[in-house]
Amino acid sequence: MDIRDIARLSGYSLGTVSRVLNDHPGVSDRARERVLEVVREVGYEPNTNARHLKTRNRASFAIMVKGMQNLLFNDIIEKAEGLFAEADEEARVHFVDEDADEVARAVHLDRIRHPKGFLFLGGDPSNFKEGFGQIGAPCVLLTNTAEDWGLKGLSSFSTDDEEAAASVIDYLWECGHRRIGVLGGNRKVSEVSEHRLAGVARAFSAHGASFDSERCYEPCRFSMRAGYEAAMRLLERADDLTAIFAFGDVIALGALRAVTDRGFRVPLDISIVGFDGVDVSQYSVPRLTTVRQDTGLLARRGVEALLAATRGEKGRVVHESVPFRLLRRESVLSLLPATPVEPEEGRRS
Amino acid sequence: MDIRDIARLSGYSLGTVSRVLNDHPGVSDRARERVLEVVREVGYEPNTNARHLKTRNRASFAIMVKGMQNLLFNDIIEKAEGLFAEADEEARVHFVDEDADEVARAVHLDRIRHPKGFLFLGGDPSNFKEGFGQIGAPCVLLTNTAEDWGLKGLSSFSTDDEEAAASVIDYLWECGHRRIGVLGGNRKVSEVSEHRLAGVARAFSAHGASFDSERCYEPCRFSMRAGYEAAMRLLERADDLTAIFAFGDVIALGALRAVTDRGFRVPLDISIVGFDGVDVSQYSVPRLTTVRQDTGLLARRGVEALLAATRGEKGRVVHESVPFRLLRRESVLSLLPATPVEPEEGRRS
DNA sequence: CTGAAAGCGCTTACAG
DNA sequence: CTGAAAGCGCTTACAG
Repeated sequence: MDIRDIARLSGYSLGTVSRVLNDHPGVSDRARERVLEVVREVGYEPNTNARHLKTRNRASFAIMVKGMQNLLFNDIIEKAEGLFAEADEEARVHFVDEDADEVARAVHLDRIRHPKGFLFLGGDPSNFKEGFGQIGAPCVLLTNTAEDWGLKGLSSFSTDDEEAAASVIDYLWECGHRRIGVLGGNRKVSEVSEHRLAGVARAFSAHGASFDSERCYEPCRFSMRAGYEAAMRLLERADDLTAIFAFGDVIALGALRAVTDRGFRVPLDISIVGFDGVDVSQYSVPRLTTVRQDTGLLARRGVEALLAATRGEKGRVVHESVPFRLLRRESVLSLLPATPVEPEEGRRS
Repeated sequence: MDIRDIARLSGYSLGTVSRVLNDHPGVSDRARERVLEVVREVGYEPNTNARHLKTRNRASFAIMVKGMQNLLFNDIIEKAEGLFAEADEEARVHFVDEDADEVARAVHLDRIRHPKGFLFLGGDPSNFKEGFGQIGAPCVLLTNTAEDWGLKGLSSFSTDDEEAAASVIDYLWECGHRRIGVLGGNRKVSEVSEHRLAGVARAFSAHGASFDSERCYEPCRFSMRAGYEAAMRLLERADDLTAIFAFGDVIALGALRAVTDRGFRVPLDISIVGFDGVDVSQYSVPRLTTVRQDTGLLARRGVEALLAATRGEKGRVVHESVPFRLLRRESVLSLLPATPVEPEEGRRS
C-alpha cells in the first residue's frame, strides 16, 4: 500500500495526494476530502524512509543518556519525551554506557540518521572536546554546564553544582558535622564531581577548615552498587566520619546500605546527604536529605532551546543554571543541642 | 558526500562501491581495499533512509516498554540492548505510559518505520487482542505469558507468576504468617496480577485457608508512590496484617515506607515481600525478601526468539517460563520459635 | 569481477 | 487546482 495506490483509489494524481498528506496549500477541498477518505479507509501510512530521503528532513530528535543506572536521567527522559510529544516531535532515546563515548555515538547517529537535534543527558567534557565539532545538528546539554568548554553551538542547562554542594556542607556544618566524607563521580571524566568538590572545598574554607580530599573523598560511578562499595572503602580508611555527602541519590542509597552493614545507624551514628532528589530518595528509610535538581525545568528549558535551534532561531548559545533546593528530610542528625546555648559558636571548627 | 562521490574518488562504479559496503561477494580484493580506503578517508556513512527504502529491509528492532517507573524493565532493557548489539542489530526503546495502548503504538510504528521486530516489555491482554493482528513484524512478549491469548505469532517468555506467588505465600506461611495483605497490579488490565493472585489463593487453599481478596488485596500501579498509597489504603482497612506481599519491588519499597510511616517496624511488626528482584531491593533497609525474576535469561530468550523469527526460521510460537528464585533476605520475620516444638503444626491455620 | 540501469516510495518545482 | 516528471541515495538483477 503506497501513495500510488491512494492516487489510483482516489482518482487523483500522486502529487495531489502528497500535497494533501503534507497539508500543503493549493488543493481543492473536494480533493482533500476524497484523498483523506481513502487514506482512512485503507489505513495508509506514508513510508518515512522515502519521505526523509526526499525532504532530507531530519527524522527526529535523539536523547543521548549517559548511563542507565542514574535515576535522575529517568526523570528527565520522561519529562523531555512528554515535551517533545507536545511539540509533535518524535524523540528517540539512546542509552550509552557511563564509560562509553556519547559524542562518538552521536557523531555516528548524526551521519546515518540525521536527527533534528541532540539532547545530551550528562556528558564527558573530554569526549565533547574531541568529537563535538563533527556533529552537524543542534545540541543541548543537560545537568552539566558546558560553559567553560569553549564549544560553539552547545547550550547547557544545569544545576549550579558548586553552589549546591556548598549549601550541603553549610547545612551539615550548621548541624554540627565536621568530619564529612564525600562520595561519587570521577574527577577525571566528570566535571560535575569536580564542581561539587569545589563547592565542598569552598564551604570548608568559608568555615575556616579545609577538606582533605585525599582521605575523605572516594570517587565512584552513579549506581547503588558503586555507592555501596565506595562507602565501604571510605569507611575503611576514615571510620570517624559523622556524615557522608554523596554526589547522587543512587550513590547515597548504596552508601546508606553500606553504613548500615558496618553497624552504624543512619542518621544516629552517621548522617547521609544525597544529590538529585529522585523519587526513590523520599521512600527510603530514613528518607534521604538531598539536593533536588529541578528535572522538570531542566527538561523544559532544554527541549525549548533545542526546538528553537532547529527552527533556525539563531538564539545564541546559553549556559543557564536552574534553581535547586535542599530537601531537609530524615537522614541528617543535628549534633547540636536543640537550642544552642551560644549560637555564634556554630561557626567554630 | 554520497555513494556517488565514493565511486568517483575510488575510480570504481557505484555498484561496486555498494557491494563493498554491503560485504557482497564478487568484488576483487583490489577494488575492496581501494573503496574502503576512500570511505575511511572521507568518513563516509551510507544514508540509512535510502538503504532501507531500497532493501525494504526493516530499520531496526523496537523495544516497547510499558511504564517508565518499573525498574524491572530497566534491567531487561539494559540486557536486551546488549544482546541486540552483539548480534549487530540496532534496537530502539519506546516508552509507553503504563495506561497507554502499547499495541496501538506498535501498530503505528510498524507502519511508518517497519521495524524488524518488536520486543514487548509487559503488555495488556486487551490491547493485544484488539490490535495485535495489525502488526506485520515478528513480536515477542516478555514478563507476561501470552499462552492463553490465542494469538498467532506471539511468543512469550515469563516467570511462572502463579507458581512464584504461591511460593511466597508458602514461605510466609512457614514463617507463621496468616494475616497477609497483597498489593499491586490491576486485575482488569494485567494478567500478571491475576496470575499472582491465583497463586496466592491456591497457596492459601493448600494450607486449608482462603484468601479474602476483598479485604486483603489492594491494586495499584508499579511505582513507589502507588505502592505507598496502596499500602496506606490497605492498612486503613486491615490493620491486623502481619505481612504484606507486593507484586513488584518498587511497590514493596513504597509499602515499606508507608508501613514505617504508620509506626510499624519492618519486619518486626510487619513483614514485606516484593517481586522482581531488582537491584534496589538489595540496598533497602531492611533488604527486601523478594522473588527474583531472571532478567538476564528473559532478555536472552526473548531476543534470540525474535532474531530467529526475523531470519525466517519459522520456529513455532513458544510460551516459556524461566526459573525464578525466592530471595530470602531481611524483610520477613519468622513468627515461630527457632526450633518449632511440633513441626507438623506448621500447616495449621 | 565490474558497470549501466531500473526502481524503492516519496516530494516538489514546473507546466498547464 | 492538478498532473507529469525529476530526483532524493541507495541496492540489485542483468549484461558483459
